[in-house]
Amino acid sequence: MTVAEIAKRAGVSIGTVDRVLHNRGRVSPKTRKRIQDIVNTEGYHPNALARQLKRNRDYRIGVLIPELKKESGYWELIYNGILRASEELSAFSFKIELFEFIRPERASLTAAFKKMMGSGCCAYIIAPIMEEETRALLEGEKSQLTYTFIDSPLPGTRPITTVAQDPFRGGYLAGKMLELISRSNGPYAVVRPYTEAFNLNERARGFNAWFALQKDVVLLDVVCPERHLNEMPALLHAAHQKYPDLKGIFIVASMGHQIANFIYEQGWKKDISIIGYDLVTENVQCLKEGKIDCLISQRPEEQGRQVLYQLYKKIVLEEEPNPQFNMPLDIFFKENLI
Amino acid sequence: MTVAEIAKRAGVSIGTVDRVLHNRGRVSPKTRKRIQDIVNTEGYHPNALARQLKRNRDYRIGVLIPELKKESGYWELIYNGILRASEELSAFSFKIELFEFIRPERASLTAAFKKMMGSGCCAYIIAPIMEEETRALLEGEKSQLTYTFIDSPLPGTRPITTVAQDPFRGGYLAGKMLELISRSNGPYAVVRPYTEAFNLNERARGFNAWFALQKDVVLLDVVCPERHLNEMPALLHAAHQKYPDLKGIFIVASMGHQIANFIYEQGWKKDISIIGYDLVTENVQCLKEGKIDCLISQRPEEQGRQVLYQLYKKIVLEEEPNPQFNMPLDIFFKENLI
DNA sequence: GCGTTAAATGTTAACGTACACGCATAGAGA
DNA sequence: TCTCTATGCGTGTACGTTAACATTTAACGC
Repeated sequence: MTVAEIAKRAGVSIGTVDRVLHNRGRVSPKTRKRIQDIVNTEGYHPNALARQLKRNRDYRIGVLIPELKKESGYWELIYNGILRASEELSAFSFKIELFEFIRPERASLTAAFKKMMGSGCCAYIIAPIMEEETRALLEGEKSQLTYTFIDSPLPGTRPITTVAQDPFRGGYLAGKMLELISRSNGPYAVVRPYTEAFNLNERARGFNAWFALQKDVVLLDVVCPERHLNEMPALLHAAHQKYPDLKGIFIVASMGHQIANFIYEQGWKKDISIIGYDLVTENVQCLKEGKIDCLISQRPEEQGRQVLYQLYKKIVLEEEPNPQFNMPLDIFFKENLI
Repeated sequence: MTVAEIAKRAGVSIGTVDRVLHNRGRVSPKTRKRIQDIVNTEGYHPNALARQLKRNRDYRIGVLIPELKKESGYWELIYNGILRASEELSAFSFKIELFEFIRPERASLTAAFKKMMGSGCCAYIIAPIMEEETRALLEGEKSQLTYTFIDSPLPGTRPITTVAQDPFRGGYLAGKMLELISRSNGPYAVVRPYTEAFNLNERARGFNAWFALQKDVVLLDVVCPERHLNEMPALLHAAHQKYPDLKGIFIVASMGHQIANFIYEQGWKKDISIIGYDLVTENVQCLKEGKIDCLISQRPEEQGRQVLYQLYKKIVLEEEPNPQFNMPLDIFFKENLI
């Protein structure tokens, strides 16, 4: 069904059909109904090609995520996925504009957000990892925004779609895997670099939940606030002193390679199994070298691809996007590295 | 750069530019060179939207795979991925035409292939699981075919792209996982339903390779030709009689659930770890119920998506597609089921 | 009955590409 | 000098949508 075909059937010109479809201009009630009926029974899906060709416009998409180079390059993986998707959809000319902020600095997030709002993009992809601040910023905008979330959800907001992984299940799975790999029942340590991050806390919670099902497993919580990561060696030393028979470590964030290298340098690796998160390059390297035993991944590139495709669906096709995507929990050993 | 822009710069009409770009009609050598030079320095990428709009044609893609309902629905997962991708690219109207054949019947494959050749599709997606026959059929075609392989490669042919998983590594990984899960060192059994399938034999080979690295692991090969799957219970009984302390079973194909249910019904499950292949619904069910401990998957939907996207790249964008895609080996436990 | 006005509807030119058609011009042959 | 043909090139239309612009129609007051 094309506009011309509808026009022919209704006995009017395409101009009138256009007015009905786009609800602009004046059309007599009976003509409107006649056209509406045809559309309702026959169905009309505008030709995305012709529309895009005529509109002749770029779709500028703002991406608000932490610095690409930080967190071992995790955000770069996500960003690459978005770029890749924009190439796949190159015909529709999506232009990706990056707005980085320094985690966990409020002022930085606010500045990047404001800058992004001033950019006049038609839609936004946001990593709402600083929950309160992001919520406040979104609520502060009076205009109706088109935005999506990536990496984490943010309850109480109205995104077009959310693409993320269940962090609790991730931690739970890590518990199971660590138990399998270490062939023991503890003691284990959970290493948490960011204390405020929802995802990371949930992973730790899931990990504990797994071992809560087992009997008498000793778990040690090693927390280091984000500004003082240099204290980590001391904390690990303390942990090792307290539990010389430590059997495993779960690092909830992508910086597992730092811990793994430290453990290896101390000569503790042969007794300690290590499980980390995300296939960032340094983690992959450690996995290859046997310094890390297992990694859990959340398909960051696929997250990026999916979120942009949903925006395409909403903006170009004007279809309702799927409100939520749960990314699978991928398990990687040396043997199944890509 | 548009055709019109090139024309303006060259001081000719778009018709002449068109003749140069498409190498049709007659153009004077110096005019041709003038236009060529502009194209070479400025670069010209035809607008995919306008081209498609003008061409106004469907791209009919023939898909040659085994029956969707057989092999526990594995091929349906692949097919769904292809369909999904064709929806994502709906603007370019790919029409998928399915040609099923009965594995491993030669006559059936030949008939389906011939029928597909007669369909006049512009490109083909082929699962070359019956190697010799598929190769012979492809070589028998005199016309230049545009085809891709999915699920397996086929050496000595010229596909646009091949999307598959390394089956040897899959089996190797299965070995590692079975050892981890069973917390023992055998005896283990490998169950192989199809004796002729390359992928399945490779998986078994990889599995053996893993245990070749360990000491004194007893491996039992349980092979059942495809026409006599009903003999499987007897074979399993024999295996269990020979090795009453059997610790694990690796089923190289998607029918693991059949073995798993049998083992469960015999009351042997508590001593035997089971690892299978592919997230077909019955396997997923068994995994949930604990009748299967672990599944390896090859992202069939993603394979379908990827192969169609490469065809889009080739046919619509006229870019060179990536000749090969290795799908990751995904590991699934009950805890990370989607 | 005629002019005026607003409401209702029609027309047309893009967007960039593809391709059929046809018009100039030059050189050859009568 | 006058056709005739081959060569080189320009023009026009279509694909389906959008949106500005133009035209028709009906209603009303004088």
